[in-house]
Amino acid sequence: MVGRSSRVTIHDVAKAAGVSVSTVSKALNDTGRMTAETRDKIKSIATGVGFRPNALARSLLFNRSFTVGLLTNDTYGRFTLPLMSGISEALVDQGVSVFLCAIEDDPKLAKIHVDAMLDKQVDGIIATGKRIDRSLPVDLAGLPVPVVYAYSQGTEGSVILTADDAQGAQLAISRLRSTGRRRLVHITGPESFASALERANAFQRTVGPDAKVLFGEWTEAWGHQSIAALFDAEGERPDGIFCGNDQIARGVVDALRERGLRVPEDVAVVGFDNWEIVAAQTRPALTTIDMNLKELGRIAGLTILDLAEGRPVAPGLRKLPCSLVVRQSCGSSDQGN
Amino acid sequence: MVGRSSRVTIHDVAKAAGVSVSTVSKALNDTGRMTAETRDKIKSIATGVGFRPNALARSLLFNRSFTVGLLTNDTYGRFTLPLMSGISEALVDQGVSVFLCAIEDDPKLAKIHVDAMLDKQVDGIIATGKRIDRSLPVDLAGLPVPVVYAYSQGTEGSVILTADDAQGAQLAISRLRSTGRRRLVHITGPESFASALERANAFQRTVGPDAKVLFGEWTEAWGHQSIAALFDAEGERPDGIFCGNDQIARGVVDALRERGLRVPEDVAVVGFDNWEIVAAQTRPALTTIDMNLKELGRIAGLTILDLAEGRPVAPGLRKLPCSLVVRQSCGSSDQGN
DNA sequence: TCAATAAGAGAAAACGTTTTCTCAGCCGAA
DNA sequence: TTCGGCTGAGAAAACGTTTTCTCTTATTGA
Repeated sequence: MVGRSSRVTIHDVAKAAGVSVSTVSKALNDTGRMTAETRDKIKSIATGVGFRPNALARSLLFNRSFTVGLLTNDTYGRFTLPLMSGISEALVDQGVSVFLCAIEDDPKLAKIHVDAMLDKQVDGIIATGKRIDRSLPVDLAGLPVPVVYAYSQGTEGSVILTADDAQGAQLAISRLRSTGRRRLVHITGPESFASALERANAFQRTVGPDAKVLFGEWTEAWGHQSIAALFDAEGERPDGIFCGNDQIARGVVDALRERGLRVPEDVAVVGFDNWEIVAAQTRPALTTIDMNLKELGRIAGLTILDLAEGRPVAPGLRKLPCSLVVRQSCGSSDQGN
Repeated sequence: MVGRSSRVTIHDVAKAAGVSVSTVSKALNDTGRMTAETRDKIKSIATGVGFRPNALARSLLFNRSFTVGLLTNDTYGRFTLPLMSGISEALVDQGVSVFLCAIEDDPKLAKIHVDAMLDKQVDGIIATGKRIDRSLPVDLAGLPVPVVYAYSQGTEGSVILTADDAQGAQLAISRLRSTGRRRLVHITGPESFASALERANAFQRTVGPDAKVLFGEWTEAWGHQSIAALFDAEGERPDGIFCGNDQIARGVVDALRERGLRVPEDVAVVGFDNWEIVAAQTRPALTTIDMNLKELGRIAGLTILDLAEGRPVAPGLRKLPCSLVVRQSCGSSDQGN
C-alpha cells in the first residue's frame, strides 16, 4: 500500500492557477520565460494556498538531500553540543539539516546509524568524539559521501579539524606570566591522552625543560591531590598553575583555598575547556582556555558543504586557535607590574 | 542541471540479474510470486553489488520519511542529550533518524528550522526545552505532523511528557527519613519555576505545613548562602536537607563541610537531577533524584511513532516516575535504626 | 487433448519535483 | 504574402522506488 499526502503539491497550485505544473515550477524558481504578470499571479496563488515544495522530491532529483549526519560517541555532550551548535549555525541558512547520531562506542550501533544516514542520502558526515586521539568504532573511509573529522582521529588523507592545544597552552602561560608569575606548574590528565601530552610539551617548550608537569586524572580529586603533593613537599612552591581542564582547576582552587592560600593573590590558576558549569561556579571563577568548539563546528559545517558541492578542500590536520576567557582565578594582567 | 548518482540502484541489480526492476523489488521485499531460486539469486546479486535502496525514493512513495525532528532551546544540553539518547534508542531499530535543531530562543530561527523539517517531511516533531513551564518560541499547533512535548510546555489537547516532580520529592524525603532524619529542610531554586514549586509543595504536603522551604537560585552559591542562614540562626537545626538540584546540593555539602559538619553523619543531603558531572565529583558524592530523562525520551520516541503511524494516543500530561540514585551524601538507609 | 487455472515475470503508473524539448502564435522584414 | 525568429507555455522525461495490472507460459484435471 502506498501513502497519500494531504499536503498541497505543485499540482494543486497548477490547478488553482489554471496553468501546467511546469509553468508553476518555472514561475516559482524564477526560471523559464513567461510574462511578469503570469509569474506574479502564480507566485501569489502559491503562497495563498500555502505551497511548500517537497524537499524529498527535489532531493531525489538533484541527488542532494541537504542533510548531513553528525556522528558522536560523546554521550555527555561535553564537546558535541557546542560543535553541533556551530555546525547548525553554519548550515541552517543553506537549508541543510543535521542528523545527530549518538553511538555509544558500539560498533554495531554505529554501523546501523551510518547505513541509515547513507540510505537517507546525506550529503556528508561529520565525525566527532570525546578524544582527539581515538577514532569512532566504525570505518568511515571509502564511503560514497565526504567525511570531516572534528575533534576526533581521522584516516589518512581526510580532513581533520581540531583545537590547537599547544597554542592554547601558550595562551595560558603568557597570561600567567603577564600577571607576574614565574614559578609555573602544569597539572593535567593522563599522559595517554594526546591533548594532555601536546599541552604538556608546549608547556615545557615554553617554560623550560625542567618545568614541572604532573600527569594524573581529569578529576577534581586529582586537583586536590596534586596540590597536597606540591605544597606538602620541600622546596620551591608554584605561584602559577596551569591546569589541563576545568575540573582539575576547580579541585586545585578549592584545595588552595582550604590551605589558606588566596587565589589569585598567592597562586594564580588557569583552567582549560571553559566548561561554564564548572568554570563559572568555582570561587573565584576560573580564567580558562576556550577551544572555540562552536567555531570549530562552524568550520566543519562549511567544509563538509564545500566537499558536498565538489569544491576542493585541502586534506590534513587543521588546528584552530583557542582563546583565553578571563574571569577571576588569574588576577588582572597588570597586577604583576 | 540535475544531479546524477554514482550509487548502485535497483536498475543496476536488475541488469546484473537479467530481470526487470519490478522482479528485483519483489524479490528483495519478499512480496510477489516467483521461484525461490529466482528470489535467492536476485538477493545474492543485490548484496553482491552492494545495493541499498534509496530511502528518499521510498519516502516519496510512502509519504513517510522515517525521520523525526527534535526541537530544543536547551543550549547546554542539560536535558536535551539524555532525551536525545532515549529517543534515538527507541527509534533506531525502526530505521528512524533524528534531526536535532537547536534554536536559541530565537523565534525566527525556530520557524526556519520547523519549516525545513516540514519540507523534509518529518514524520513528527518532539519539542523540548529547559523549563517545564515555558514553551518554545514557535507555535507548533496545527502543524501537518504530530507533535509531542517532552519536558516543555505544550498546547491544549497535545501529548505532554514530563518527570513527576512530586514523586521525586517524595522519594528524596522517604530516603532522608529512612536514614533517621526528622528535621528536614528544602533548599531550592526560584519560586517562579513550576518544578521548584511542585517539589516544594510535595515537600510541605509530606513533611508538614510548617516544613521550611528556602527558594533562591539554582546555584552553588545559593547553597552556601542558605546553609549560612540556616546554621547561623537561632533554634532548631536541620539534620536532613533536600536540595532542588545538584548544584545547590553541592554548595550545601561544601558549606557544611567548611563548618565542620559531617555529611552524612551530622546532616544528610539529597540532590535532584543526577547530573553526573556535579553529583559524582562532590565529596561525599551526592545521593540524588534522577528524572530518567533517557526513559522519557524513549517514551517520547515511541509516542511520536504511534502518532505518525496513526495509532491512537491519549492526549494530556503524563508524568513519568523519578528514581533515587544512592551515593554517599545520605548515608545508608539502615543507619538511622 | 482441451480448457481452466496458476505461476512467473514484466510494463506501467505513481510519489512531487525540475528541466529539456516541442509547439503554437505572433511580429517584423523581405 | 511568406519566412525566420522570438515569446509564452505545455508535454514529457527524469530521479529510484513499490505496486498493480497484464501477459505469457506451464500445470492440472477432465
